[in-house]
Amino acid sequence: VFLGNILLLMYTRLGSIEQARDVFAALLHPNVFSWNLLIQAFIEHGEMERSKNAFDAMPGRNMVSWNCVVAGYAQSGHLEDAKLVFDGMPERDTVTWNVILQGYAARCDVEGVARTFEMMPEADVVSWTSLITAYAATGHLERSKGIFHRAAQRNIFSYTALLTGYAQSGDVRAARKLFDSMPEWNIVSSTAMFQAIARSGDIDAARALFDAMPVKNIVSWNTLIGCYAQTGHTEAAIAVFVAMPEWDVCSSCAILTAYSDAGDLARARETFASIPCFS
RNA sequence: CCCCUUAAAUAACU
Repeated sequence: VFLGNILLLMYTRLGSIEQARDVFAALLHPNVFSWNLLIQAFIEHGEMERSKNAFDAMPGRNMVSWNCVVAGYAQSGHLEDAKLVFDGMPERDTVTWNVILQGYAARCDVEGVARTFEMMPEADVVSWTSLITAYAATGHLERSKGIFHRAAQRNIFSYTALLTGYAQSGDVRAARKLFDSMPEWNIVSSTAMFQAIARSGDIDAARALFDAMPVKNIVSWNTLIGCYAQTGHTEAAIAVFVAMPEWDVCSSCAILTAYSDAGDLARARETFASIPCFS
């Protein structure tokens, strides 16, 4: 069952939902983890109804099962349904509450996030980060900053959330200061930082930070393209596009804007044609 | 503490 569950997770992430369901069906004695994986698999493929059916059919649900269903509704914009399930739960944990926080955040309802936060029996670092993000994303930077400093716990996620807020408001100095005060860095925080630097106009300093990053992923590469494309450095953007190890839709869209800014319709067409899901 | 659930970074469209 243990290995079957790992297989189930693999099919959910990499394969189709029907394959995942087949793996589940082949399990002799599915345990609560198997059921939860199935519920989650349906949710990740946008099949909320089937997810709920599985949930209703499963024996011995645990906290995670309930939280999956609440999250499924909250993340798909059905916050009212999420709350109905929430109200019907025998008990709730901090994750349950955090899921509701995210439901409001997804609607950009900062008030809802704040109200829910106040109602929580106890907040953890995820709750605090959600609150920081919600205020930062809606332009309430001062509040976001205040909460960041008042937070009982903070980690690299919280730092990055506020950092992104500074980046979006164009306050590179504050972003830099925060970045330098962070206990640790990772791809996400460094990407947020070099983008902030680029937006302030110092593209070379941004590039230097990118080059200094020990690990890069497709998002950091795409971000770099965007930095060049949005500052009129079309050739540099193209060079990055060519040099990067893999592409996704974001890479292509970013490079398309670079070409169109340069008025290079021919090469834009060429790129467009090479995007599988567009042509 | 564990195989499952929640928080941070990128493009375009609208």
